[in-house]
Amino acid sequence: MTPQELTDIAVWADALTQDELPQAAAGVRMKTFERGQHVAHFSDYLDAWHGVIEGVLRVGHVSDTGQVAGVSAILGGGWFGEGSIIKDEARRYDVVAVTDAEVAIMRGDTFRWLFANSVGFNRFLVQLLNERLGQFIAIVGRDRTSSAVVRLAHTIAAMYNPVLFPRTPAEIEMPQEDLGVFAGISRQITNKSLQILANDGLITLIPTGLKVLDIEGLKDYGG
DNA sequence: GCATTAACAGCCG
DNA sequence: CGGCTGTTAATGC
Repeated sequence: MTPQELTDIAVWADALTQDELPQAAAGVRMKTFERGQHVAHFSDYLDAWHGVIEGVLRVGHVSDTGQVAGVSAILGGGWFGEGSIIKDEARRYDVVAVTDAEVAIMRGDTFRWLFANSVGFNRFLVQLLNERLGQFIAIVGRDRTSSAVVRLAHTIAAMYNPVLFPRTPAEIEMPQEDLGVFAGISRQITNKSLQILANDGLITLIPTGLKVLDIEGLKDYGG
């Protein structure tokens, strides 16, 4: 793709020099996935770095009983998969499109070239990893004690982390069942909790999704 | 009480 | 029909 196209879809493109930008852009292409399609399978050897341009992906792994565990969402502007490239190993998770999604794919050698040469790119990676770590620590801290509504509110708020997902739209298209998986609660309680949050004026419900009205309110919900 | 699963009817493409 | 939504009943921690 062209440097301009890359700048339009990736915030980290701004951190590259004039020399680096065309190199990066040349190694990135777009691909669309339909709801339910796998972007990456567990144990796949995928030599690529992925960015979500539109839609929602779910990363996690599936147990033998079909239960999904250890999941997190990736949405607008979120990039992932650098661990497998840097460590040169197979994927440790399944990545599935929860909604129809548009995904940018960077070739592994392009990633490694930026990793070896671009100061700005590495700064972005450090910031990305740091933010992701903070998000997981926050989950561990609140998971045991909090109620379903609070968990759901924080789960939704986390989808608007400006570093991890700088382009998440106000309206998120996502079935309540998948939202429940991200929050770690059942579909029925997800439905009830969504109605409570809507009653509080933090969100409104739309067909197959929700519209966020008050991100700060969700973040601070329940304490 | 609160959450989970199972099962239901209603809605919509 | 098939997927999503909203609700209720039965059960468990």
